[in-house]
Amino acid sequence: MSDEHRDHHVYYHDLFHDNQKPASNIISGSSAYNLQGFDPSSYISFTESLQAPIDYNSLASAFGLSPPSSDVFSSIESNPNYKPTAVEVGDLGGGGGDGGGGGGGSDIPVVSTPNSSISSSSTEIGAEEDSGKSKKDRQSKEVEDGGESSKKVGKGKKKGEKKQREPRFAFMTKSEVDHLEDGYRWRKYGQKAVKNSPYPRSYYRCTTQKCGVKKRVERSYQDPSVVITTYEGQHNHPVPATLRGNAAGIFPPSMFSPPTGGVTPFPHHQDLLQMMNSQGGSAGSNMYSQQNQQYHHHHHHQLPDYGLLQDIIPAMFFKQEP
DNA sequence: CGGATTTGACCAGCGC
DNA sequence: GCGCTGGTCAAATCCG
Repeated sequence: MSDEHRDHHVYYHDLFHDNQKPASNIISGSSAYNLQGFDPSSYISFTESLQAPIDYNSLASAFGLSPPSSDVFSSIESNPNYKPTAVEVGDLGGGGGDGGGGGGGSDIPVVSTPNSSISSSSTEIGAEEDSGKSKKDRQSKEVEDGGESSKKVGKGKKKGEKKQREPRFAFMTKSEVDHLEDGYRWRKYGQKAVKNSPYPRSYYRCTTQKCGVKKRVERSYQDPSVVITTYEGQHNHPVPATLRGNAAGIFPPSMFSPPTGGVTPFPHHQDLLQMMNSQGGSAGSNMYSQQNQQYHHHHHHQLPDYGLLQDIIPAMFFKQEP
């Protein structure tokens, strides 16, 4: 196991350097352990992450989070673009009244903790994304062999066309349900076991045609109560009305504006970004090491909510500008 | 019966 | 160059 652990660390490290994408934030911290499958290098910057779906403001206030480092949240809350009314944690499910019992638990997302207090810590794991080197060509092969072997994953044929990865946005949430309701319709298209974790990672795709947004969900093996959700891409359509007002407001259409622009509509991004930088302005590498040590020494065992936040927030934005 | 989920196979990139 | 890993496909299955 130690082997693997090490591997992961190294892996990340390499990616950072390998990607040599000087700009942008890098994720790290305890979350890194959970995000091993994600390419830190492909996360979008915090700036962009603000376009993200979840309303931090609501989450933070609704959950009554006020950790020492709540500055972050405060700032976000002050963002006029976020309407407090938009999303209430309750809307996510907990308040909905499903109480969780529910049943199936598969379709209805309920964000609530067994302790009756909904504590959800959301944080962005920002970073940038590819470009440095187009690596993901993904499948561009053909499939037409006379039915030999079993199945082939070949599909469309594209020549030399590289499929560049779209910006990603990840966040962690304390929740019993893996798949949080966000207002959109998703179809699960895969599930893989996560190394070093007893919890699998699920892959979803937006069912709306033409919308190539993807999402993956996995539970932290460190804190089973924490769910890591990663969105990739941006919706180009409004949230389906099928979902009762429930989550409709979570993902305001404006948040997922067309990729055309490429510019973020939020004026406060800079401020936030700066704040982040100053807070977690420590060196990346150091931060990383620190995390490791901390990890090994403390062995982990449930981290308190606040502790988690504290740990992650500064750690995640330890970016370094050239 | 239709659509979503499950699940094993396949593929591309990266590490060693 | 081989092997591992993450990510995706798609046939089979499940469920409303």
